[in-house]
This record gives sequence, structure tokens and C-alpha cells, in this order.
Amino acid sequence: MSVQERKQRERAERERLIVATARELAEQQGWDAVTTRRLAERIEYSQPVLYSHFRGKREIIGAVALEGAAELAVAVRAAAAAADGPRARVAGLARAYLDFAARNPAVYDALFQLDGGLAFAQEDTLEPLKDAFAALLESLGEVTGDGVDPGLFTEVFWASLHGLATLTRAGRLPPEDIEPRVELLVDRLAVV
Amino acid sequence: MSVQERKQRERAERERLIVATARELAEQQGWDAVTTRRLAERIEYSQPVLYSHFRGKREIIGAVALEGAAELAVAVRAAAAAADGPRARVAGLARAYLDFAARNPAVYDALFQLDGGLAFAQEDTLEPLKDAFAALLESLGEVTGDGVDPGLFTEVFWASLHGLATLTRAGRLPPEDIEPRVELLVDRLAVV
DNA sequence: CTCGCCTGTCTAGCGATGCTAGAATCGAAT
DNA sequence: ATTCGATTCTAGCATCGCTAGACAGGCGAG
Repeated sequence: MSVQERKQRERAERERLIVATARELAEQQGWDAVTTRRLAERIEYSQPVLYSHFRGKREIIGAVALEGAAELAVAVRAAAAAADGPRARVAGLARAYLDFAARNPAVYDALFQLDGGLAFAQEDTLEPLKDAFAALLESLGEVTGDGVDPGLFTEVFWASLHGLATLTRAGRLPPEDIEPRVELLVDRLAVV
Repeated sequence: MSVQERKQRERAERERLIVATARELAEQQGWDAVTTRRLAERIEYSQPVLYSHFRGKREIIGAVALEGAAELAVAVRAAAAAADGPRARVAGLARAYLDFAARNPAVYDALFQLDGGLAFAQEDTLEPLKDAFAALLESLGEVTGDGVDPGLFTEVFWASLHGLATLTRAGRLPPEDIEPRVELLVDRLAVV
């Protein structure tokens, strides 16, 4: 059965290629430029091959989103681990989150703006999404304060970061003033 | 020149009809259902008529967004005027904002999610957009706290509301828990 | 080694999209 | 009543996501 194994390996490899190419194209020229024709041309296969891996364009977006969620969790945990004390951890987490959104706008869109057909905050929510939320909760739970549910606090803090990330990228907030915003948010929201 | 005046009036009337119909259709079936063909059919004109009023679909979305910005400003000011004291004003403002987003999802999308071709936070930003921000600033300036720029504070507070609105509508946050989130946000961010 | 089948891929095309050129029609002014 | 300009419509383009059916190449059986 070695032949089938090789085929399976090649198939998995091609699937990774599709997702990586879609992500690359989206970061270069925006998601509007990610058409099934262009994507197929870039991976040097015809369009129907895409549909043998994914149900449609939505699922490809979803795959990029999952990849991004895992990377976001890593970035957030790394920033938290590099800081001393609860306040520094939360500030580092906030900077890492906003930095990720700024550096990977297309991936961030796939995660939170576009319809990737993913279930959020439900039983069948996929692991990377739950884990990204867990990564936030780990550091934010330290500064929730008494009488407040850490989950609720994390949701509110996350929503604030999400709003900042979104409005910044829409040109609403000048990117050079990120730091005072983070300071204000952490000073007021976090209980240290 | 009465004839030309009448024509101009009728033209303006038809433009209002286009915007109102686009908004209605978007609220009923989502923006994806707002195609130029369907829109043209509903207003009982052919597609090219749309392009004699707007450069394209983007501008129609932008027109709906402007309408929404004006209504949002009214809603926020009304909520603030109905409350006694800075804290109650800010809490009312927050509820009014989230309520507007929940009741007019398509309009909210046109304002902040979709590309309506509008300039934000620039010199040529249109009046309704500036005014909506001003409406927030009026109440939030009262609770900014010392040593913080009211504009910066308003932006951060607004970003938090925007994040909550967005994530709530994406099914990420259960809508029935809006109240504790608002309370938490106001308690922590506002200095009373 | 050869043959037939089956898996996998491609060509071609469908309906729908945003948008536009040019024909056709309507109405105002002479 | 007629002409002419403005307005509206018909028809069509390129592109989109997606799919049916033709085609081919490599696999296992003899």
C-alpha cells in the first residue's frame, strides 16, 4: 500500500500549497484578487482541482483563517512569556495582537471579517480558534479583577483590541499612535 | 426654468429611492443580495439609470453609510440627553450604539465593514461621519480623565464598542449578555 | 509484458455579477 | 408640427464561483 501512501502525501502537500498560495495572493493583492482562476493558475493546476480539496472558496478562506489562528496564539503566548509581571504581560499581549493584525491583514480578515464558514464559540468550534481565545485568557485572567468573570473580561478586552485593529487598518486611526492607545487600554481595563 | 427644476426634483427623488431600496434590500437579504439587476428591478428602472446617479455599487453603499451615520449620531445624542450625570450618559451612549448596530446590521456594515469609498478621519471626510464622531466625543469628553486627550479616549472607547458590535453580530458573543459587558466597559474605561 | 479499468485531471460551459456602448425614445423649444 | 438634445433602454462584455462530461495516465490482474 505504499503507492496509496505516496499519493496521500502528495495530495496533502498540494493542499498546503493551495492554502499557502491563497494566503500569499491575498496578502499581496487583497482577497478580491484571490479568484479560483488565478489561484489555479498559480498552483499550476486547473480550477476543478481546488474543488477536490475544498467545497469552495469559503473553505479556502477558512483554512487560511485556521492557520492564522494558530500563529496568533503562538505570537500572543510568546509576548506574554517574554514579559515580567501581569501588567507587562497584558501590554505585551495587546501589542503582539495588534502587530499580528497589522502584519497579516489578509489573514486577519480571513479570521474575523470574511465568511470562512467557521463556527465560533460553539461546541463544534475547531481547536485552533478555541486555543487562540485560550491564549488570551491565560494572561488576561490575571488582571480580570474581583467579581468579574474572566471569560467575560477576556471577551471585552479582545473586542477592544479587535476594534482597534479594524479601525486602524481602515485608515481611521493613525498607525503611529498605537502605543498610547495600548497604554490607555491596559491602564484602564486591567486590574493589577 | 420651472421645467428644469421639476426634473431636478424628480431626479433627487429617484436618488433617494435608490438609496432607500438598497438599504431595505440589504437589511432584508444581506448586501450580497443587493445586485445592480435586482436593485434596478425594484426601483422599476434599468441598470444604467443607477450609473447616472452613482459611479458604481460602492457609491451606493457609501450613500447608505452616510444616511446611517446621521441616524447613529441622532441616536447617540438622544440617549445621552435622556440620562442624568456623566456615567449614565456614557452607559446610555454605549447601549444606544450597540442597539443601533444590532437593529441596522446592513447599515452598520455599510458604515464600517464594507468599502463604501468613503474617506475617514481626513480633511475631505464628509460631514455626517465627522458629526457621528463628534456625538461620541461630546459625552465621552466628560469622562476622559486627566492627562488623556479626549480624542484619543473617544477613539479607544469607540473601538471597544465597534469590537463588541462586530463580534456580537458574528455570533461570537451571546446577545443576551450585552448589559454586563457595557457595565464592565463603562466601569473601567470611564473616569467619573 | 499487455490489457482494461479506474482514479484523477482538464476542457468547456452555465448562470450570475458589475459595468458600458450604442440604439431608441421621449419631451422641450422653436 | 418638427427638430434636436437629453434620457432611458436593450444588448453585450469580461469576469466571477462552480460543475458536468470528456479524456488520459498509471495501477493491478492475467
